[in-house]
Amino acid sequence: MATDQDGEMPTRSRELNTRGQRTMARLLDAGATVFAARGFHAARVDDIVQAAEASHGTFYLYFSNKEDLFRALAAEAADDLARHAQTLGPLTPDEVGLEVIRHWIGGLCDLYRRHGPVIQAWTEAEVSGSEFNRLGADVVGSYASALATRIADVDHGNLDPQLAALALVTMAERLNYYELSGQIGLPESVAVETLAAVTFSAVFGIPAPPAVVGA
Amino acid sequence: MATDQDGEMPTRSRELNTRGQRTMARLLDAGATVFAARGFHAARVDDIVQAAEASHGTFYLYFSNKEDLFRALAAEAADDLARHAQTLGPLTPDEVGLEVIRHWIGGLCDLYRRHGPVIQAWTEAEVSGSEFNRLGADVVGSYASALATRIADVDHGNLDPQLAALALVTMAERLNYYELSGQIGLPESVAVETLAAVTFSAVFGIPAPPAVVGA
Amino acid sequence: MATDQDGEMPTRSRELNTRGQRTMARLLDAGATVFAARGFHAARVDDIVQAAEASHGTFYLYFSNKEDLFRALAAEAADDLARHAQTLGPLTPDEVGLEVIRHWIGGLCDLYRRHGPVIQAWTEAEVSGSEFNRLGADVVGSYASALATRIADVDHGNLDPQLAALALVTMAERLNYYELSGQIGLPESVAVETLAAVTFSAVFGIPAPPAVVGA
Amino acid sequence: MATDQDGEMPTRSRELNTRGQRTMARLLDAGATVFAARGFHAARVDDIVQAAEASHGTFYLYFSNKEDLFRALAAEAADDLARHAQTLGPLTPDEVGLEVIRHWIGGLCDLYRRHGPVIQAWTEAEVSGSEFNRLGADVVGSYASALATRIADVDHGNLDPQLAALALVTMAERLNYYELSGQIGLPESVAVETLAAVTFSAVFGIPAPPAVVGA
DNA sequence: GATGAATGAGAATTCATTCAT
DNA sequence: GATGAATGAATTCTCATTCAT
Repeated sequence: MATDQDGEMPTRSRELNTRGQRTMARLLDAGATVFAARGFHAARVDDIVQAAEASHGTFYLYFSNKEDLFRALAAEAADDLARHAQTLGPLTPDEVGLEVIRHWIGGLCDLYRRHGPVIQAWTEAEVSGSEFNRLGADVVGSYASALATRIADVDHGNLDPQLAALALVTMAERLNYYELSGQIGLPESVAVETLAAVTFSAVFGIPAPPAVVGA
Repeated sequence: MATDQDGEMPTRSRELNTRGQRTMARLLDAGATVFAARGFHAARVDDIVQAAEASHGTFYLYFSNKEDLFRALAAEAADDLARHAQTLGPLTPDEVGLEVIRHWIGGLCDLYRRHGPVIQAWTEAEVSGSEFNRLGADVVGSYASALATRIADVDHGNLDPQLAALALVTMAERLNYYELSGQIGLPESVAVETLAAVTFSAVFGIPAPPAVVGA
Repeated sequence: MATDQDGEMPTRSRELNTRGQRTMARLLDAGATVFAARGFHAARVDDIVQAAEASHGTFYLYFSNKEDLFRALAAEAADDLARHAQTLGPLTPDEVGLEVIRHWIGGLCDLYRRHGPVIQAWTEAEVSGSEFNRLGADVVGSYASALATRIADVDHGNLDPQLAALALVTMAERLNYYELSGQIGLPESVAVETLAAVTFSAVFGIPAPPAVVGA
Repeated sequence: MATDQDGEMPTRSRELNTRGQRTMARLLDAGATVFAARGFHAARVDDIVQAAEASHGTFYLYFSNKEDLFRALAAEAADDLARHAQTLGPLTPDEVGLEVIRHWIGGLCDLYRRHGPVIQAWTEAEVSGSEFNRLGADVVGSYASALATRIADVDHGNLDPQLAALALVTMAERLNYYELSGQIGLPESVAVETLAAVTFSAVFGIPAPPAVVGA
C-alpha cells in the first residue's frame, strides 16, 4: 500500500513527538552552521552530524541527504523573504517616500543577515538550472515585482519599471552579499542609507532628501 | 604576469614548444567549457581531459590540479576586467556624461559575457576567504574605486561616494549574472540603458536625459 | 515441535496471552508476504514491521532477528511437506497406480503453492551449508525416499531406485518452482498430469495409460 | 558529445590494451570464485578486489558494480548453455537413441559443472522478475524446446511435448544443482545414466535398454 | 506489551593524483 | 611529450539491533 519506491522524503512524512522534533531542530541548526562555515559543497554530512551531536544513522532518519536538509533551510529563508517583499507601500517623492524605501530595504538587510549563510550557500549550491537557482530567482523576482509596481505608479517615463526594479533589487542583494562575506566591511546603517538614496534617485529622478541625523 | 603564488607550478616555468602550447591551450579551452557547463565543484578533471581529447597524465603535466587550471582562467578574466575598469572618464550632468557611463557599463557587460562562465564559477569556487573570493572582490573594488573617483568629483553631498559606487557596481555585476544564468531573459541593450540611467540619476540626482533612439 | 536449536529464543519460551499471540501471528503473516515479494535478502525488518503495523521494538520482542522469523515459517512448511511425503502408497502398473502417483504429486503441488514463497526464499536464503539448505535437502530427501521405496518394490532392474526417485522428485519440485515464479505459465492440471505420466513411465518402463478425461 | 549520463557501462566501452585485459580477466576470475564461495548477495566488492589483488578503484574502472561483473559471467554461461542446447539430434527408440540422449545430458552436466557457481548465484541473484531470472528461464527454455522438438517427432500421443520436455529439463537442471551444492553426493556417471534412462522412458514409453557396461 | 528514536558498523562508490610504459 | 591503468582516501548511505520511555 505504501509506495515505498521513491527516495526523497523521510522528513515531514512522520509525526514526530517531542524528542524527534528536538533532534530534527538540532540537525537543522547544525546544518545552518556548517553550511555557513564551509559552504554547501564542502559541507559533509559528517560535519553536520557532529555539530548536532547525533549519529550518522539519525541524520538519514530525518533527511534523505545533505540536499534535503538544505532544502528545508532554504525554503524557510525563501518564505521569509518572499513575505517581506510584499510589504512595500506606495512611494512619494518626499522624505516620507524615502523613509518607506529605507524601511523596506532595512528589512531586506535584516533578513539577509538572518538567513545569510543559507542564501550564500544556495548561490553556490548548484549550477544553472538547479532548484536552488530557481528559488533564488523567485525571491529576487518577488522583490523586483513589488518594487516595479511602485515605480510604474510614479512613471516619469525614463525607465523600464521591470528592469529598473530588478537592477535596484540586485544591487541591494549583492551589496548585502559582499558585506556579509566580509570582503568589504561597512556599517550597515550607511549601506541601507546609500541603497535607499540610490533607489529614491532612480525612482524619482531627484536627489534623495538629506538624511535626517539619527534616522 | 601570473606571479605563481605557491609551490604548485609544474608549468609556465618551462618553455613550451609548439606542440605543448597547443595542448595547453586545448586544456584551457576545455576547462572554460566544462566549468561553464557544470560549475567549479561539479567539474571533474576527467571531464576536462575528455573535452580536450587528452589524457589524465597530460593534464598534470600542465597543471598541478583543477584549481590551478581554474586560476589561470580566472587571472585572465580578472586582468581584462581590472584594465577595463580604469577606462571611465570624467562625468558631466548631460547627454555626454550619460554616454560615457553607458559606454563604460556596456564594456563591462561585454567582458562579463566573454568571461561569464569563469566569473560565475569563481563565485561558486570556494567559500569565504578563498583566493577566488579575493579575486572577485578585487575586480569589484577596481570598478568601484574608478566610479567613486568620478562621483567624488561631482559630489552633491548626499552620497558616500565609495559606498554608492560600490552599490552601483554590484548592481551592474549582479544584473549581468542573472542575465547570463538565463534565469531572467532581457535584451542586453535595454539592460545597459537601465543600468546607465540608474547610475546617472544616482550620481547627479537628476533624471537621465531621454535615451536617444538607436543609441 | 520446534526444538529451538540455539541460543536465539526470545519467544516461544514464554506463554503468550491473546494479544501477544495475535501480534506474533501478524508478524509471521507479514513476513511471509514480504519474503514472497522481495526474497529473503532484500526483505528488511522494516518492511515486515510496516506490513504488520507493528514497531521495530515489537519485532525483536518475538524474534531474535530476520532469520529467526524465517526459520519459523520454513519449519512449518517443511513439516507439512515431510508429512505429506509419507503418504505415497504402493504403486501398480495400471490406471490405479497412475492415479496414486497423480494424487501424490497433486498434493505436493498444492503444498508447494501454499508454501511457495517460503520455499523459494529458502532456496535463496543462504549459500551452501546454511541451515536452510539442509531443510530443503531434508524435504527433497523425504520425498525421494518415499518414492524410492515404491520403485524398489517394482524394480525392473534398469534404474537405481534412490537416484531415479531423487531425479523425479527434483523434477516435480523444479517444475513447480518455474510455474510459481511466473516465468513459465501453464495450467496446473496439465503439469500434474505430465509429471505423473513421466514418473509412471520411469517407474514401470511403459507408457502411462491415457488420461481419463476429467480426472 | 559523449552522453555521459548513464551509469552502466564502463566496460566494453573502452579499447583495452593487454594490461587492461589481464586486469579485467583477473577480476572476472576473482568474481567467479567469490560468487561461488559466498553467493551473490553475500559477496562484497571488497572480496572480489582482494581476490584479484586489485584496488577498489580499479574494480570500478571495469565494472559499474557487482551486478555488472556478475552479468558478464552469467552471459558467458548462458551463451555456452544455449549453444549446447541446440546440439540434440533426432531420437530413436533404441540403444542409439539412448546414447544420443546420454551424450546430450552429459554435455549439459559438464557445462553445469563448469559454470555451476554462476548458475547457482543467478538463481539467488535476485527475486522474481530480475534480469537473471529471465536469463535462467531462457536457458531452460532453450533446452526445453530442443527436446520438445524431438519428442514431438516421436509423439506417442500420451504427453504434451512442450510440458514433458520442460519437466525433463528441469529434472536434469535440478539434479545437477543438488549434486553441485554438495547436499547430495553421487557419482556423475550414474546421475547421467539415470537422467538419460528416465528421459528415454518418458519419450518412448518403454524401458531404456540396459546400460552397456563401460559406456 | 508496545513504541520508535537512536545507534554505528559495514558496504558501495567516486575522483584527484601518481607512475610505469 | 603523451598515455591511461592503477591507486586509495574520502564520503555517502543502509539497515539490523538496542534501549529509554
